[in-house]
Amino acid sequence: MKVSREQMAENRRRILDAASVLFRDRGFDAVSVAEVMKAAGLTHGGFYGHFSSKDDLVAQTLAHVLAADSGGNGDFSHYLSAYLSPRHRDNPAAGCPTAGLAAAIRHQTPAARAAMTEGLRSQIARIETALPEAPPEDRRRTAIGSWAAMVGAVILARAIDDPALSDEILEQTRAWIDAGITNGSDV
Amino acid sequence: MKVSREQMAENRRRILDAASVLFRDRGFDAVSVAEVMKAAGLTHGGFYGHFSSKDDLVAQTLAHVLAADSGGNGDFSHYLSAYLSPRHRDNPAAGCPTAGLAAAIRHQTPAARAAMTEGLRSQIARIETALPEAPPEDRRRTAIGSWAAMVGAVILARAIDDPALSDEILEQTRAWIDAGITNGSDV
DNA sequence: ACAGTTACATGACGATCATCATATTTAAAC
DNA sequence: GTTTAAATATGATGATCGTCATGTAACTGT
Repeated sequence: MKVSREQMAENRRRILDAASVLFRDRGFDAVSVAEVMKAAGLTHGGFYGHFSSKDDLVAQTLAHVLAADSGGNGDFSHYLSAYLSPRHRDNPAAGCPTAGLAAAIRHQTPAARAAMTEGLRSQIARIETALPEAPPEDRRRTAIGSWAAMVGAVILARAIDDPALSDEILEQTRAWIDAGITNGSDV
Repeated sequence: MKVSREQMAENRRRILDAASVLFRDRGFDAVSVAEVMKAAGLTHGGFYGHFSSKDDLVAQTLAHVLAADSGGNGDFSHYLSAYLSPRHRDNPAAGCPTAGLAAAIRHQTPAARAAMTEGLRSQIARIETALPEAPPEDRRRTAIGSWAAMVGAVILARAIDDPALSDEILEQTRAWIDAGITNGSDV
């Protein structure tokens, strides 16, 4: 059954949205093409009308979800607290795609790596503009260092089974980043 | 063909070593049991004499490799530079298991998470002792924040396809951490 | 309205892989 | 030295999954 052009475009969007949630929640490998299609309200048959392969879906999903990622628009301290919160740690499916997927991109196609590269570049730029006043060089260093720590802390907090230690990773990293920001920029 | 008790123990060690390299290099899912056995110089048949399942191998490999992880023994600045070097980024198979595997542990069994928890706890302790003199509270915060940034930076640097940006992630994160350390500890 | 095209559904295929069954060889125990 | 038990090899099994082949329905352009 053929569908209208707009219906098809919406189906495509639905597939990408479903994939972005499922991939963040369970990883690229653990999610099957059929499962993504089912979550999008379709069957697996139509998949190859939209994407040339599962790898293609992975790359396009990354581009899709990284473009939608907001990042540090507005107040950085607020973003930092939300990012390093138990709530974010406990909701990977709705959380930051970088924290959820960056480590897996090493094992994906060049197209996926390219999407990640672009996503990282714009995320750094967003954080730079959200940071307090400082010389541009210091701003960039702070943006990169803070972002690495944020991503690393969420990954570590999600990897362990001790809730107290996990909470501590988040909170201490938040305090550490905060100190590095309010702290001007000596050395 | 039965082998001697010591031979069997060495085989087991070989399996764990092979698995630790292969898993770091290509991830848990992309490496088959048969491949690990072959890399250890055996065939797939004997596997279940050593481990009850692939999940069991994953958990035991993690415990094995995280226990061997050295961390910040000695000079922290030196460790930091080596960790955030292009050489480390480009050699995941021989590199830090946390950077290579932490993000995948979310999708593994409770035993694997427990091994990671213990590994993280001791790594934080190692970094704390390697850090310059400071009040214990500040030391811990610095150890956790620095470790999160180190792990995050290597993961990000490995995920992108632009060598210049990748190098910059490593170097700026190194400088950022270094500043946070030499920098006493205000807020 | 009609013809042609196309998006999606159903179903199948081939490959991969974890796991298990059985055979073989040999270290250990007596 | 003989027996027993165990470690590994070979081979099989069943499930999962990416991908493709074919059918069908209905949107689109004339």
